[in-house]
Amino acid sequence: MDIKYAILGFLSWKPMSGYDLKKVMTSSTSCYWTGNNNQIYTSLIQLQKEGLVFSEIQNQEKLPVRKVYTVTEKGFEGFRAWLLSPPEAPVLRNFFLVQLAWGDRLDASELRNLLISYENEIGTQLMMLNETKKRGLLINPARTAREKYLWDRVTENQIGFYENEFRWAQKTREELDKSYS
Amino acid sequence: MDIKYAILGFLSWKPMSGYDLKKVMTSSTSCYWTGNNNQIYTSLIQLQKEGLVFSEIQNQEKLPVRKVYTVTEKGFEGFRAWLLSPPEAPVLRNFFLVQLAWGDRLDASELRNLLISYENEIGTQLMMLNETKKRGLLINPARTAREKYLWDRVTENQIGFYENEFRWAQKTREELDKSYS
DNA sequence: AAGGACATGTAACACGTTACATGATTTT
DNA sequence: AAAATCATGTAACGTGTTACATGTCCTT
Repeated sequence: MDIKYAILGFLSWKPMSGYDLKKVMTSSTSCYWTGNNNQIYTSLIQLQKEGLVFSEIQNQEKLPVRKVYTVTEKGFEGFRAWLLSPPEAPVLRNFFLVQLAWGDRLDASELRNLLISYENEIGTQLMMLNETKKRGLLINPARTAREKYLWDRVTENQIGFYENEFRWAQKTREELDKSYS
Repeated sequence: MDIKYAILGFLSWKPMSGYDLKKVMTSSTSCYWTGNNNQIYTSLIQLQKEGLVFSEIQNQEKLPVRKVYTVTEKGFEGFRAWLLSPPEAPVLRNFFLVQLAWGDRLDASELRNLLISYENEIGTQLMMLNETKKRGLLINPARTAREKYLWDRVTENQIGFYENEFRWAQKTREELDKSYS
């Protein structure tokens, strides 16, 4: 469960409840998970079992009880060790490429429409990402200039990916128009 | 199970056994799945249940029995319908970005090493992709010039992705060197 | 009156991976 | 003698998603 490290990251910023984590994860560009309850709450319980976090129960008047989690010394050490561990290669899954690979069964206009649909889909993703980016600015820790820079770079990575994808799709469509229609 | 369409694609090229599919899938750039037995054999059984493929048993002397699957008329129709269906957005999961987002806990040289590790990892992926590309050329259907073009475009998409990623990592490292060390 | 925010958790399901199981033939 | 190729299948496990379950308070 890699999401545990994402959780540790946010908790190392400041103590939070599962509910807080959910909100923060869904509105952050530096986190892939949809922030579903199942993963968050079970991961928190497991992190506590492993002694990487501890929880305090906060009673509130007129609102439900909150379980606020804080990273332990051991948790900080484990998180730092993970930070230093060799990064994995990114996982890219583009089902559209499977469609395109067999696209020779389509005629020129069908293929063209498929590419336009893809361009639109990428455009939508870009817009959504920009939305998340806006909301994400509020939760960017930005404790130092360097930390702010790193978070910006993360967002730029994602925007760059979609822009790259868009250019590729456009070029593909144009070349198909020119040479195969 | 989206892998069913990838399987239908290959079978629509030519009839194959599960074993053939496995080989072809692992050595093709236009297919993401690792080609593990569980998915392939169970998908084939399900495709047959749905009437999209049928199988013939081929007895061979001195070699195990082969179950060769062929796409039915219904299978071709279903596949074409899927080809025309609106493409999904690509799914990108880069755990390294989670590491980088919290990288302000590291000092300049640790962060630098992390980025170099990532660049190396991307370099390795690029090399592996080029290997797959070489082997993949043999299984490219390339029944028409356009089909060959489409398969090349699929491979180029992936190479482009890694190159884009590499440039981003390099730029990040250089800017960190310049401004935050 | 309805819907959303606050808050924690569980159940069911989908997908993907590795590893296991079997067994003959061929190559190193 | 060991390992790879051919060939089909199953089991166990990890991870991620949606949906369900419960209940109060506040806003529209």
